[in-house]
Amino acid sequence: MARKKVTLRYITNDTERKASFKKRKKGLFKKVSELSTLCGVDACAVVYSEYDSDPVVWPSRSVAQEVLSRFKALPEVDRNRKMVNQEGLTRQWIKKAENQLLLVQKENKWKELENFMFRCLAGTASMEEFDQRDAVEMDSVIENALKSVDSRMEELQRDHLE
Amino acid sequence: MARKKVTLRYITNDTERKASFKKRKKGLFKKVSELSTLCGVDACAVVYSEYDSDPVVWPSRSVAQEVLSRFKALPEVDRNRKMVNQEGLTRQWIKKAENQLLLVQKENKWKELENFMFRCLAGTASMEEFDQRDAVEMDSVIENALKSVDSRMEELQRDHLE
DNA sequence: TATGCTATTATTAGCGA
DNA sequence: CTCGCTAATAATAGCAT
Repeated sequence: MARKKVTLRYITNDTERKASFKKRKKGLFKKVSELSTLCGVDACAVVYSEYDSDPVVWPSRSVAQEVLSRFKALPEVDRNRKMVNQEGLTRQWIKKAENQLLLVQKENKWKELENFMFRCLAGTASMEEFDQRDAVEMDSVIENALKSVDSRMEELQRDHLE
Repeated sequence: MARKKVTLRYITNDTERKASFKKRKKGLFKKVSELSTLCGVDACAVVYSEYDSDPVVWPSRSVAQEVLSRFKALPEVDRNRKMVNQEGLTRQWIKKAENQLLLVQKENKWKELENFMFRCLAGTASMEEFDQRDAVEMDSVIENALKSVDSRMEELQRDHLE
């Protein structure tokens, strides 16, 4: 990138890592924003980190709401006309929204399973819960949980060597 | 960017837009991947576009699964030892997974509401459904739906002028 | 530790095939 | 239309405060 070519590896130095994170998170959100604007697509990015107390999401709800308050300020009749004129496009949007919903629901189920898996590792999950799970989906969740263990182990080993 | 400074505006030329989309989507996912690796954070990006039949998500499940199959190949005892050694960290992971679950659940509810809103615009939603909704959350969903209408209108007007 | 500055690498717009 | 190339802009690592 800059004064030196970057090595794609976890930055162990706290100060360095935080600085890099701040710069790169900003850059990432800018990229999402640009892709969205230039190509007219829906795109979002979520960053979950120790540096932000809450997960950071782009686009932000608050910005979207602010932009939209302009529309709300229009007289109700104008608003209705606009909506009526859009009937053809509305069908597309419905399909789109349905697909997005499906995606998030899948993600949700997957996260639930992951959460359950972690509690399994900690021995705090009950078997009644387990019986309710879909065995096929559990398989990928277990793999992911094991991956987390694996990569964390590697990280610890690297840190130990330094 | 390259041979010319880019103007941050929807690219109306289909060929140009698709080319730009392809390059930038690739770049975006690379950035997400780098942020994740360098700073050790969980990050994901979702791109929903007319160019891909399904929404494209980074990181992909299939890649994660492939990487993990290596772990699965280890004898079961080694796997158990690794997991037992990780008990302290497991608590952290549980907390993390719980937070992520919460985030996805929120997103899910929001998408459900958005979906409902679109069907309202199309006149295919029933009032029984509406009564079940939280009025406070509906407000932001309505604003978002109106925003979509608004920006699409602007886009159509621009295209019409050219 | 956080911020501002640039040298340097990374990304990509426009074009030729 | 798509791919590969490369000039040119954009992102950012390392350093100075």
